[in-house]
Amino acid sequence: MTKAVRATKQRAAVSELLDRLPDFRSAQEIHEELRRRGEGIGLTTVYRTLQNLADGGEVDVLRSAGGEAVYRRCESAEHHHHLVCRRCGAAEEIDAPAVEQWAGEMAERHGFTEITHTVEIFGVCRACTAA
Amino acid sequence: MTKAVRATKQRAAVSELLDRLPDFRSAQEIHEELRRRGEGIGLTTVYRTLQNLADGGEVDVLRSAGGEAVYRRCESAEHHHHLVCRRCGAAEEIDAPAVEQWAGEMAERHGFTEITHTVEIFGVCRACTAA
DNA sequence: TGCTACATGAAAACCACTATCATGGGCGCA
DNA sequence: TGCGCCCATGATAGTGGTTTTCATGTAGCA
Repeated sequence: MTKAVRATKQRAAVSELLDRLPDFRSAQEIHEELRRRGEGIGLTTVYRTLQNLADGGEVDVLRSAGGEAVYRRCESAEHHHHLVCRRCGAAEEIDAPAVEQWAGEMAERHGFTEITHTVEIFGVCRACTAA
Repeated sequence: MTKAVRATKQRAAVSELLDRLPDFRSAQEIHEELRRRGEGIGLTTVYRTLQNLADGGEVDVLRSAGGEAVYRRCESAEHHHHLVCRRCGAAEEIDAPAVEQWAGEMAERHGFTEITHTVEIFGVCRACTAA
């Protein structure tokens, strides 16, 4: 079975913050925000917790242009992709059955197995475009 | 006009190595390989040269799962995507007009501008699957 | 309540990458 | 061909994100 995860206030704090953040954020930003709110939590624990949540599929991870990992809790637990604002990190969840299918076909045609894929769209959201 | 690039043996060495490598490789791997071949070249220069080549569109860059930048010389200069073996780095070039169009539509629908997108498929190639 | 194993977090290590700056060598020009 | 300017090089140090280490704290069970 899945390894038991102990319920600690640090873990709760990270999880709760993720619940209310609509944008992709880096581990460092999350840590900073938690400290600002007075949570006593170490950077190490933030990294570890995010890692755990990501492993368990509870948060989505992707890499910003600079190569740093950014995290967000997503509405749907199912496989989906993102339309991300490169200014503010705001993200829409989108799904693309046609793309999934296309990926599968391509893989098969070239003899690739154990397929995964990344499909992310980056742009500037309406609000940031206006600003 | 485009900035003149001076022809040096280091630059030639990197470019030539890329010509014969069919796989995506990290800057460090490329540096290591060049040293192994007896080329006198510094890591800094490898990074710089790859950066230049990438800026000029002469090589494709993408990020491996670990977040590090990997480089490869591609056949086609046009926009395309990759089917990459996560074991050996071997890559096929693929294009997907339907996906391009889909990305554009999604962006427009959500009011996003200045769109870019990443679409990469990772898997295990035929050779590595067999092994 | 007491024990024990797992979670925490400060500090240090790690790793990819970039900036610095003194030296070397392309390339334009005479 | 030789001169000289200026960009390219590369060793070293720095940066920034992430992971490891390890002593201490604490959740959760008996």
